[in-house]
Amino acid sequence: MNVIERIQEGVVEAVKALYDADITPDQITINNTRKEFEGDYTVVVFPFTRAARKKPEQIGEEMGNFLLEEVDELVGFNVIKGFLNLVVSDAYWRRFLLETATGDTFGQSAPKAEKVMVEFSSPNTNKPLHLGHIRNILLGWSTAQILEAAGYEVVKVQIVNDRGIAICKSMLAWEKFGEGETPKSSGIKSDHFVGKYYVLFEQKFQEEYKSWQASPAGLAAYTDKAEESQDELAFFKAFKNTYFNEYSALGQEAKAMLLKWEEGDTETVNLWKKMNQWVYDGFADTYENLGVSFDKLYYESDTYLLGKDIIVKGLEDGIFYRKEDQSVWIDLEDAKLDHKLVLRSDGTSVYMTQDIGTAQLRYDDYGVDRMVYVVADEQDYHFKVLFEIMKRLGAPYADKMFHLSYGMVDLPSGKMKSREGTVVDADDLMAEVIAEAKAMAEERGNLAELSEEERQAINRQIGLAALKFFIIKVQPRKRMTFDPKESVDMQGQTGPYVQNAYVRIRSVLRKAGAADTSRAADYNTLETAEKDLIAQLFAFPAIIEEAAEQLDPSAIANYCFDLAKAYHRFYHDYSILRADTSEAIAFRIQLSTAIAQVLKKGMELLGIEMPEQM
RNA sequence: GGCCUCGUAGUACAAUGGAUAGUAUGUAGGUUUCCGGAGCCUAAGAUGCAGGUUCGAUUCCUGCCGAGGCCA
Repeated sequence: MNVIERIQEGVVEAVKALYDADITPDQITINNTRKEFEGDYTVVVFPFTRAARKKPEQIGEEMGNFLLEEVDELVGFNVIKGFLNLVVSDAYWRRFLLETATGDTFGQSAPKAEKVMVEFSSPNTNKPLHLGHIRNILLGWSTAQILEAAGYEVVKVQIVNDRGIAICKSMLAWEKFGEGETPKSSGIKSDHFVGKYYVLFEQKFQEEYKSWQASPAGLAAYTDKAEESQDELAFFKAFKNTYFNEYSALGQEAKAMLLKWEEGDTETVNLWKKMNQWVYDGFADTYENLGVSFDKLYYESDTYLLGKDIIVKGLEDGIFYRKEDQSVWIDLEDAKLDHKLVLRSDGTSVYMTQDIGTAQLRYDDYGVDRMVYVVADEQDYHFKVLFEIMKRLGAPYADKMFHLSYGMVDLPSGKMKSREGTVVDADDLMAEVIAEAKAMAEERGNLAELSEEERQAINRQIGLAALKFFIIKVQPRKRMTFDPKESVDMQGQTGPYVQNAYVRIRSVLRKAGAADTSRAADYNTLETAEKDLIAQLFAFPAIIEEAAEQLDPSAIANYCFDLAKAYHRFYHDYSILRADTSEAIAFRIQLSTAIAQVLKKGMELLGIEMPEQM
């Protein structure tokens, strides 16, 4: 049992013994003592005034004396207003550092015997990955790592949206205008290659639409269908989808292709396979470069028909109802949601149908206890509805389905819009930050003695650290502004700053060589700065648990930064290898070792690698 | 129109209902004969507005204003 748990237990006992009242540990607020006061942990005693019928100051005194008596780790206390500041013994901190924090498994929780599925990335296959995907992927990956560290068994999956009208557009454009060009012959990365044809389709379609607008048919449509106040521009913008579906020759062709695909037409299916494979090859590079992987890929082409049988069964059980037009719905008004369509009148699926079926499929595949969906916040409502439906269907995991909802990424100039060409491409972005790291290293003259290959590896680690940290440090639910200039910053609250703390320690430890650290336990003049660092290390497991529970990797990022900052300051203020006594040297080596280990482990949870030098 | 999320220094981010709201960047200044200066130190600078609950509100509740989103 650690010191915080002992304090909690002690407070419960104190309230019982002193005031004859029962409280639970979670009713106790224990904070870190603010640095202007003496002490390590602070118990807020205001909440006990009711039970005790005494002034906060008096309760603090009484409780302080009780805890001092009962909790061995405590050596003193003081009371300021309603705050009981507790002083933990140096011996405890010393022991904690040497026996626990320096251990290999520090930060890894015991197994929780619960399996979690994390779904993330889940791209469409018609275009390459962009900045929005990067936020998704980083969140998903780090959440999965954090859940593992917290003791869960984790399965990382994505569902690839490999079918539908979008990929048919790319296919059609390639067939019509590609003249046999391939990624190889063009030298273009293969997912970008497919994206190029998607864009080409949109261009050709726009051209067709423009000329139709000027034609008699187009003008007639405007005259007949435009609303009164609508000018031509607004009308044709709003009319685009209708035009695609009902008038466009290209639209007809694309839709015909989708139909042929659905019928299993060999030629179409082969084309589809070929182009999707190009995309997968390209994605694989991007994922590898980002340092992420998946345990299982689900494909929409396999799952898009799932769920219908569940709907039919639910209809029999009265969970769903059928309207006169034969469409099937669910009434969720008593859950403060709406009526929701789950099967169209012609019997075809909607997204919800598919998601119901896919959830069940995953459960059948893995027997997971919980599911985490990493999906942007524009789908908040969708997931509320999905989870509510799963509850009513009696899915055993329904109470443990979570939507890790995150805000969209904006640019300083506003929203990313593919139509306006402001989308930041994932591959370009990574290349840019790595180039920036390289430029920075050259400017400093670092790494000159290394081989080209080693330098490249380090620049990659630094560049990606800057990018990843910049994105992960923001709480998921918040919309964030991505300033490309700031994302490559390497000073201040950044990934490279944390890496630098690690590199410093590694450098010191290399110089220390195989120094004898056996005397560390005899170091008995613990400085406040040292104690604070140990207390920060102490918090690591709890931070991980909290981040796992909240599905919030930003907590880890901020923790790592705070620890790195505290170490940088300590390093500046104190000598390590030139400390006054051999005990101090030994102790500080151990302290530095533990901090390096925690920084590495913490950043690893975010998918950020630590270089040995930079 | 209904519902959801978010409003904190110039900018970007923190703060399980707890003490004098933390950090970074930018700005101004300082810092290297010594373990790595991608560092360290100093200064100025913020809770959208109005109520409510509470011993205590950036945090919870209500209304308004603003940004974004979802559903027709």
